[in-house]
Amino acid sequence: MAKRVSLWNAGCPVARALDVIGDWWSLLIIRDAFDGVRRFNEFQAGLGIAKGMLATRLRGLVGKGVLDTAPASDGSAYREYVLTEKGRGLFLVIVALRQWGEDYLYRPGERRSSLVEARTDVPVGKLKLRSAKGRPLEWSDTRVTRC
Amino acid sequence: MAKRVSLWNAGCPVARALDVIGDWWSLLIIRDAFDGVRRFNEFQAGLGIAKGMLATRLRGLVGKGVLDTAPASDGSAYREYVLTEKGRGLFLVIVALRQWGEDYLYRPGERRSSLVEARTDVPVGKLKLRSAKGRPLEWSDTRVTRC
DNA sequence: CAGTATCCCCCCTGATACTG
DNA sequence: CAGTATCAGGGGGGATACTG
Repeated sequence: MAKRVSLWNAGCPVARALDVIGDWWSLLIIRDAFDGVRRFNEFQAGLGIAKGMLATRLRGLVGKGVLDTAPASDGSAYREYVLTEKGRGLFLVIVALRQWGEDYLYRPGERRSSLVEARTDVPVGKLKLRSAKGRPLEWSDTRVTRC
Repeated sequence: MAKRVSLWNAGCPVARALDVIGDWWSLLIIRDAFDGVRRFNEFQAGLGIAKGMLATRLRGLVGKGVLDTAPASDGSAYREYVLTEKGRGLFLVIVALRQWGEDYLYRPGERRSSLVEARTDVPVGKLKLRSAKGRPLEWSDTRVTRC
């Protein structure tokens, strides 16, 4: 979001990514978009966000190329908000957040949604970092180059 | 961060994760921690964050079990902030953000840091979602179960 | 339904000064 | 160096009313 201080010019892709979707609501809106939400009121009801804030956030995400507007699929006069390819690129960010939440933020037995293969309803596997050649990598096997 | 409205009780691990690290500064602090930053002033100088905010954020992250304090490794009287196992679990979130930033937020030729294998300096591979059996999965192959 | 327009409060955030 | 304290501002964010 346009904060007072923008990290856009940093040479760090993490900072630049957070500059775009690092505010409180954006990732939740995007999560809902991945779950099939398309209409203003659906977002509003699902998130409990104020309408004004939602309008601002949707406008911002469209402006940043994460969402796009499309004519309503049901023929009504209103537009819908759909993920662009850039927006769909955030899928793994959402998945990573989800898997971290599942691993560290729930106690056994607590009800929660889960990400499954659509055809079989089998939970998806855990994300894993690998080398360019496919060997599993831990954090300690990596470093960040100075830019 | 503790906002007015907490999503903690949602049955969605994504929402619960964002409730913990979804504010502007936390992920940047955590990114720096992954890059080896441990001291108050290092964080402060590197992030350009106000000291008061930094103190609040560090306290919050320690309280949430993402960071822990440890005696200074150089023998000085001050403590250091280090990632807990829970905090280290956020590695893939940072990596996912980084890879998205690299893919969609930089033009060819722009300087940026990059994540490489420490031993060889070869860039790591791209994260990929796979089924429980290891088959590559796209977003469209998945769905989120109602909780 | 899909927003826009206002009002208002509080907290984030920055700046500065102070302490061990 | 590693914070705490205090002050001041600006905008994030909620609530409500209004419009096409």
